[in-house]
Amino acid sequence: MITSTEEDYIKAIFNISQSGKRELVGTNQIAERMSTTAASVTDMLRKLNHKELIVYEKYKGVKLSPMGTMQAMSLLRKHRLWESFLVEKLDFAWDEVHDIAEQLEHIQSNDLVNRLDKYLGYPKFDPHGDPIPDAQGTITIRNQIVLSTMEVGNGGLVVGVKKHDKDFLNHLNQVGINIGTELELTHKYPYDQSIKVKIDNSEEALLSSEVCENIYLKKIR
Amino acid sequence: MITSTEEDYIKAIFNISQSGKRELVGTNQIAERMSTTAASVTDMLRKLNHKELIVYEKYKGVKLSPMGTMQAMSLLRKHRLWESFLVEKLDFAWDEVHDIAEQLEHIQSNDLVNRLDKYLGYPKFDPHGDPIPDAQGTITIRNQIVLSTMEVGNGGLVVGVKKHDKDFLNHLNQVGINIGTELELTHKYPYDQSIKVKIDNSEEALLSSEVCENIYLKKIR
DNA sequence: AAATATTTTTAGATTTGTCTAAATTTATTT
DNA sequence: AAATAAATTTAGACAAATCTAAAAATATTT
Repeated sequence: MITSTEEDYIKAIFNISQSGKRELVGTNQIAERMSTTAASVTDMLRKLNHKELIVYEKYKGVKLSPMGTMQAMSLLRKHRLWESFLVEKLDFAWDEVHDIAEQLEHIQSNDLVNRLDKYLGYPKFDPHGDPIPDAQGTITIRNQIVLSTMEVGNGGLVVGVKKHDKDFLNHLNQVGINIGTELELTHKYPYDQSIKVKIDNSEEALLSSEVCENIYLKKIR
Repeated sequence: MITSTEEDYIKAIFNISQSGKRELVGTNQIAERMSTTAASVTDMLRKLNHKELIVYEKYKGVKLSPMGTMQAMSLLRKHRLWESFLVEKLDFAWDEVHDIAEQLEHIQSNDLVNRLDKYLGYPKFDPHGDPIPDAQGTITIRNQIVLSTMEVGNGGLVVGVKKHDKDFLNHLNQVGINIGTELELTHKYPYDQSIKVKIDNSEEALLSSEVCENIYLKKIR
């Protein structure tokens, strides 16, 4: 059996691994993400290593084992299906669901997850545009580009966001950007990498580079 | 904050209190229900007493404080709403949902519970016929009698069951009894208190006293 | 009412996950 | 390459929840 705390560590390692460039994840990185101390992380790494969920060498760093990766996929699947449920069925906003899904993902029952999946119509992406692993752990890859790398004159549909915190999502709500919103890049300001976009073919808005680096688009022109 | 384990104890005390006759609940009773030792229970009772969730006197027994009762109601509400969700929306059978609801009831979010309630259409009873407390903790009382106390010639609709374990519910499935089933008492065998019933005005079945004592009916004749 | 049985509590240990402070190893400067 | 800085691990302690075995309180028999 894997405890709820162990699951949290597995997820943290997976997430850091995804976002970072290096293969191995450091103790301090995990400590920071989990809001705990490096000493606690070391203790847990020894435990996870013993359970063969990670590959761990003292002082070198850590990565998920195949079994650990499977666990991470299962958690991701549960988290994203629950987020979809909360938004689609219970009318939560996309910036309100993270903390609740964080709890729901620890519920143990494969039957439950698979029935939820069916009930939602086997969605491929969650409310933030992140791919949902299927029952086999397979993820659908989407052709997407980061808004900050797009050329002036081109446009696309918002399909996802890189950051998930309330403040960022709330800001997008205020500007009028959501999953499915159409954006056309009308201007680039080289000075601070901010850009001007036309939203859904009507109003224009100025977006900081901070914002542009965290929006995924599917190009349409 | 109240921990998930504390919640389990609160629920156990509430349930024993409901089913039993005495006002005060004993340490051993709790230990048995929670599948733990009396020593562990004593430790926890001291803790719950300190948090003023129970009224506790050494060696005398224990009962819920007003705050503890509120907590129990909140847990009951969550448990029964989740059971309703699992059966109504995810097509689980009524004998499969208990263990999953046991986990789901610990999810912390009032907003979630209330939205779930709304999504389900503010149900008053769960799939086992148990009343669901509303957001204020109020319970709808239903006019029901236990099958074993009914007179020959009378009939009614099954509105609930006293026991919730898989084996009992499974047996009812096999006999063809469910919530909403119509039963007419055609015979009583004084020897062992078993009875004969006509199910939905067609086949007859013989029910043991064990079974009759755990079925609630709404009388229709 | 004394003896016995039952229930409940205490004492002391264990496990899980955490912490601080100190020691060790690895990385970076100079 | 030696010195300094940063990252990581160890040592030892703590809180929560549990356990077994023994002691104390209450209930029941005789």
